Amino acid sequence: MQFSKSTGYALHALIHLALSERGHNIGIKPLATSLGVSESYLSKIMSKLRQDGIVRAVTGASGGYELARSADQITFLEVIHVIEGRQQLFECLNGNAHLQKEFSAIADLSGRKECLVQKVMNGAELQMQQYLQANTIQSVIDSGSIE
Amino acid sequence: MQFSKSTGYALHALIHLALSERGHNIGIKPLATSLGVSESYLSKIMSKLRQDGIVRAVTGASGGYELARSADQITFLEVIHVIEGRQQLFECLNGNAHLQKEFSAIADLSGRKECLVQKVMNGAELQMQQYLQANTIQSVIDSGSIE
DNA sequence: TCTATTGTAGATCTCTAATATCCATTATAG
DNA sequence: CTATAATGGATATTAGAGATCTACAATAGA
Ligand code: SF4
Ligand code: SF4
Repeated sequence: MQFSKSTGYALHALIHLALSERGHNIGIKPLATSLGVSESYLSKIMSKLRQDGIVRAVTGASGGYELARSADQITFLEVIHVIEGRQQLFECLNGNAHLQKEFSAIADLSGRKECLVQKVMNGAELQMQQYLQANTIQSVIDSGSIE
Repeated sequence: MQFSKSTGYALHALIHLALSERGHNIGIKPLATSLGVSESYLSKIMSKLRQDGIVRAVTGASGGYELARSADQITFLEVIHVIEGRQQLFECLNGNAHLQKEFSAIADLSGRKECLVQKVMNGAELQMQQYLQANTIQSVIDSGSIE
């Protein structure tokens, strides 16, 4: 289990945009060159970020990308969600439909909708998400502001 | 990004073993049937758990698996590490060898070995790991003891 | 208006890791 | 001995990530 390379590229591209002057578009070419990735591939990633309202894109001559909001309004969690999707890290094996009596005590206890295995795994994910939500693109620019 | 199905099977198999009487081996057949997975596949997973000292295996007639330690000594984190491997969730894009001046402020500041992007991503992973370390197979059996 | 520039979207290809199965071998209880 | 059961290696299958190409749409500036 690892974060995809796309997530890494997205985060780095956003930092790049955040470090440039405001109101100044950066094209896919310098961005791709700087990150060491192809323009075609990075443009897919940037499109996703645009569709989710994280960056603005301007087509045509002297176009390019810029942040759609200030860097401190873009959390790591949101970027990761856009690129990786929003499914849970842990997927229940049988959709909570337990037939085995051994597991019924764990899964169905007092009609809970989340079994104890899921409670642990989802709890762990939540811990990570809270941290990722507390840190923004601005956090890595102001070296002091990492939570 | 998701936990592999193997990790789910491993956790569920361990809970199964923990719920059975002590000193009583459980074979791969009932285990696989109960989890709804093939014997061949599950046996690979069990072998990994054995190599890491989480379960004991007995070959031959009336053999099978049992926990190698008490259930409260088997953390979620350890099981996940055995099955998923121990690489970090976030992999640095260029092995910290930065040429682009825009990133040098973030990556190389005061000769740190971990850049600020990595600091956030690894920090997030650590949050999750601490939670997974605090919860054991016993936690899901004693419904009250989830951290 | 014309043209060069630049992002968009769809199709498609490759590559890797996860998933899954099969079989020959080893070990052990009875 | 023999039936049983785990092991390790080889191998097949699949899904998703990674990557590229091309036709198209939009825009700035000549
Ligand atoms: S024990 Fe929980 S996570 Fe596992 S299959 Fe049942 S409901 Fe799903
Ligand atoms: S900014 Fe940090 S994570 Fe990104 S490539 Fe540089 S050293 Fe690696």
